[in-house]
Amino acid sequence: MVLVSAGLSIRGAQEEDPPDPQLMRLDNMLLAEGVSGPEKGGGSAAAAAAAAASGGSSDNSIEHSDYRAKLTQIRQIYHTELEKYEQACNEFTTHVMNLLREQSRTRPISPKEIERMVGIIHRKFSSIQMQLKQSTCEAVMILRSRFLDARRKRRNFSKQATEILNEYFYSHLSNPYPSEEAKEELAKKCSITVSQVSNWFGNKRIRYKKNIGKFQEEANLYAAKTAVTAAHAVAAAVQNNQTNSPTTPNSGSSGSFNLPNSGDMFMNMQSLNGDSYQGSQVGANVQSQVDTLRHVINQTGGYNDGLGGNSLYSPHNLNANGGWQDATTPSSVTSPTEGPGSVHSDTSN
DNA sequence: GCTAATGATTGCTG
DNA sequence: CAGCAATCATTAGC
Repeated sequence: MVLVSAGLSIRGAQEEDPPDPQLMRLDNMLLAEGVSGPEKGGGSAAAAAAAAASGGSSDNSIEHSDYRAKLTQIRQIYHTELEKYEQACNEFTTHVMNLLREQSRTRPISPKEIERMVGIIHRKFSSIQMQLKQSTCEAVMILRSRFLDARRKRRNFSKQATEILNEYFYSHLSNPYPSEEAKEELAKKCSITVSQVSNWFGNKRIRYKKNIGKFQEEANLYAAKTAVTAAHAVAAAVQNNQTNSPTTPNSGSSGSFNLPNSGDMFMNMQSLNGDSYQGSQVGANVQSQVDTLRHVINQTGGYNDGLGGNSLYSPHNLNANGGWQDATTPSSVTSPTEGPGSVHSDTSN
């Protein structure tokens, strides 16, 4: 609109001077959305917002660029239309001026009259512009709500990501509250955002708690899985016969959550009790981990409140004897070694 | 098409 | 402000 008044050269006054709040709002919004801003960086602001809102996971960058493309499209339409209107306005104005000039030969025409005419034209065109802006805003809004409401286009996480998350969850069942660092680590590994990790854990905790039975199988599965990987790790260190038994709590995948002895591996613990280790050359640290585990197992409730220096865990709501889960469901908290009802499961390991 | 699973959002709480 | 609980909206399996 700056252009408009400038382009018209004639001070259109009337409508522009009292900055129409409605128009201002539209202008602000278009600016914020990057539609009417500086030529380049089409929709950078909005695009950034989109990126922030929906995380930069690889696959949704596709959607992201889709979003950007659509926004640029809107932007382009807006600009060409705007230009068209301005041009038309200018042309029409000069045309009228010429007419008036012609007429001024036959009859006297006061400058006031000219100004009035120009004013009328200008008003007409700026109302058209207003409409253009309004509909552009609407289009952007629709686009935004479509793309930014992640629920509309949610993708399931990759199998691998779910795997990683589940591994962490089940190997920290006694306190499935990853710290901020742990979340970041998980996020990186799964190529999702930290808040997605938080969401996932939030959902997981509550759904697990709600129907522990349903997750039993999964719990066993992941416990076994982590146990196996841990077993490999130990196998490398210790060349013992170890049939199938799970071993050191090397905390699932690659131990990047640096808390190797979190005593959370409830599943493994039981087999650990079967002392398949001689300690001897296992190395002090492994042995101590085993000890920790035993300790944990023997501990009353088993919801290892202690957990010794688990600095990575946010202590959150570990109540003394219970775990995070019995907050509302005293129900079947069963087995001391955590696996709610995992009693039968230990045989599988 | 129906339903379960699942990721995200909302409102509330401490 | 993190987490919980309820709920929504989409995806995936049948």
